[in-house]
Amino acid sequence: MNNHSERQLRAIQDEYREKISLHNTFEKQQLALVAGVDIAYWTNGETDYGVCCIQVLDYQTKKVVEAVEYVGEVTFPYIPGYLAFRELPLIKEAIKKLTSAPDLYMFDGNGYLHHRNMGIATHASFELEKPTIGVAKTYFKVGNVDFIMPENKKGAYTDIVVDGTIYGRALRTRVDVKPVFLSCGNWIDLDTATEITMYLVEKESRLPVTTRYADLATYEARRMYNNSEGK
DNA sequence: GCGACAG
DNA sequence: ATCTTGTCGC
Repeated sequence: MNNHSERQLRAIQDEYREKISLHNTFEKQQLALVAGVDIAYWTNGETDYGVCCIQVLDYQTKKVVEAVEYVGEVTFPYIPGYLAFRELPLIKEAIKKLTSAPDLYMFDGNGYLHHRNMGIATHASFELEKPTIGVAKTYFKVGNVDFIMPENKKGAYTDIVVDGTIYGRALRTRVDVKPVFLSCGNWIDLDTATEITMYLVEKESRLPVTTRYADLATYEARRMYNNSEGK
C-alpha cells in the first residue's frame, strides 16, 4: 500500500472518528438479539477467499436464533490498523442474508482501542448502523502504552489509558485464562460493554459465546468449502 | 534503518 | 488470519 492510498483510507477513518459516541443508544432491558461476527480465510491458487459467519443469539436465553454465512473473494490485504477494509465487504453481504435484526454486534478485534479509535468494531457501527463491541484476543498496542495485567479473578480488569483517555480494557473473563482486550465499538459505553461481555462468557471459552459460536461456525464452513474446491 | 503489527 | 484437531490436565 503506498502513501497515497493509505491517506485515503485514513481520511475515511478520520471522517467516521468525529462521529463516535460512547453512550448507550439503547435500553439494556430491551436488548433482545445480540450477534457475533467472525471470518476465516483460505487461499486457492492465487485467489484469497473468506467466509463470514454471523450467529444471532437471544440475549436472555443465550441460544442461537439465526445463523448465516457468506463466502466470497477477499481482495483487500491485511494491513494492521485497517482491518475493517478487509473484512467489512464480506460482513455486509452476510448481514444481507439475515432475517432477524440484531440490536448489537460483537466483533473479533478492536473498536476504540486503536490509534485512531477506528478498529473494526467502531468502523463497522457506521456501516451497519448498530451499536458494536470489540473483543480482541491479543493486544494491539496504541501509543506505546502497554496494558497492565489484571488480577487473576473473574471479571477483573485494567483500563488501557492513552493520553488520559480510556481506550479499552484488559478484561479477565475467567480465572486462569489470558485476558481479552475489550473496547467499545460505538453507541455504547465501556461499562455496559463490559457487563454484556461478561454476561455472555460461559465455561467453554474466555470469549463471549457470540464470538465463540461465530468462530466455530467459521472453522466448519472453511473446512467444507476448502475441501470441496478441487485442486 | 529496525521492529512491531487486531485479523 | 493460517500451517494443526489429538492430547494432556483439571
